[in-house]
Amino acid sequence: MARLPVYLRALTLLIERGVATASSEDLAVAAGVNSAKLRKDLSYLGSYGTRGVGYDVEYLRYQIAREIGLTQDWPVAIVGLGNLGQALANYAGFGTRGFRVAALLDVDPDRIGRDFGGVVVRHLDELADLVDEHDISIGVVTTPGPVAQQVADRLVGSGVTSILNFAPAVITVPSGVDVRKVDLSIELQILAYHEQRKSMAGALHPGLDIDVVAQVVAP
Amino acid sequence: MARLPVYLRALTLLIERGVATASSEDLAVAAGVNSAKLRKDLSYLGSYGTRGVGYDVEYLRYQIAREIGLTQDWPVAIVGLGNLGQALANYAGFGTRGFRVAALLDVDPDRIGRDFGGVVVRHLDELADLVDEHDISIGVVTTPGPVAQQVADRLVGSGVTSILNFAPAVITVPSGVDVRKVDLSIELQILAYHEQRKSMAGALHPGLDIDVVAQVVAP
DNA sequence: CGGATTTTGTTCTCCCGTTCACAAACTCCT
DNA sequence: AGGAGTTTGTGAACGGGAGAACAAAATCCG
Repeated sequence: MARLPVYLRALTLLIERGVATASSEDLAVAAGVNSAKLRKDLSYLGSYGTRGVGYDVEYLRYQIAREIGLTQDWPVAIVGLGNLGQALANYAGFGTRGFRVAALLDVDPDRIGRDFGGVVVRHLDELADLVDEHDISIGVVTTPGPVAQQVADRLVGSGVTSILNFAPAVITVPSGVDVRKVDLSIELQILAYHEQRKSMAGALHPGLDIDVVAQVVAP
Repeated sequence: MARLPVYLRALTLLIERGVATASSEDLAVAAGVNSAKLRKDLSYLGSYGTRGVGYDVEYLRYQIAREIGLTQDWPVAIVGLGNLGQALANYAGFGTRGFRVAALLDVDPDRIGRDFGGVVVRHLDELADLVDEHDISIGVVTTPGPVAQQVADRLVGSGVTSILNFAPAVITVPSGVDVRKVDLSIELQILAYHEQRKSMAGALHPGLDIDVVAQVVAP
């Protein structure tokens, strides 16, 4: 389930606050979901709650981390050391969440050899060796859109079986390989779409703006 | 619909390739979706296709851009000039997609006054003035998790009605305000979950690894 | 010790999105 | 001009996830 990481974060937050036990309702609020949905999700992992009491926060957190596979550290390769790639390479929160930047790749001679957070940028041609050496199965693509597909092909060819794609392009991979896409422009465009709707709502009923808005904002 | 931006990108790609007309099947492949779904989505905007021919790529692209609201430029404020905030501030692809970095905010004295892509970082206290001055309705949060909520509160208080949240935290806002969340760790954890499953599939059937994998990879 | 209370785990229903499938509409070729 | 071939737009069936609701289980308190 795609919501397990959200629950994991909520649990970590509660642990930091010193909470020892929490009901599904508490967790649901912290994770921003419905409590019934949360209970159903957790029931897939097993019966880790106690009726009348709630969930042992620490224990549940371990079980979810175990389910996700975060009891081990996942080595990650980042391809494309542009603005975003550099930001990710320097991102400290990486290591605290079960991941480790094991390799940085680029083709620009100006970038090769530079050091980000203790890892040196290597040429993309060395990808296969590095994947093999560090047992990397997850690749992050932060290249320009036009080369994203061929980078993905090389990642897959080197043995990577999961790709996180930040490039503005649709990439296709063989079955058995997972791809997730994060696209800043698309997210912003979705927001813009809603923004436009908001401003149109007022324009459609001139003179009624205030009443309409008031109903929408505080129903 | 959240898929319109994807179609928009696919159409832009086809235009760059010099394609003048495309069938729903062509578009669906370029966008990575099912053709029936794409046709149904487009039918909500109106009848912009011609039976037996397909869609006029240029015309359709304009109609979708218009629907999303990209005929205007959206000024955006970025709060938090850490690694990620700096990367976004320098991101050139911003402007080409209907958005403009209108304000950069932080509270760190070392960052205030610095210039990213022609925009100077200002103190967060000036937020309301800048939002007002530039007519900003979209805010991007790239702060550490613990302060994300209060930054969001200040954004909303200043008149921002759409927030793109990169901070690893759940933020709550009044109804009428839209929030979208992008979380690197969660995406990676979802990939890790699938990775773990992949490696377990082999372990469950020792001796059959090769056959099983072969079936999964090339069915 | 037993009833009241809390909270989980699960069943059931509903609703929305996806996909199939086909008629209508348009082009092309003879 | 007319039939063959394409492709859109949409009605209908399907599937799955979301939430309400409730029984089972545990604690608390008199």
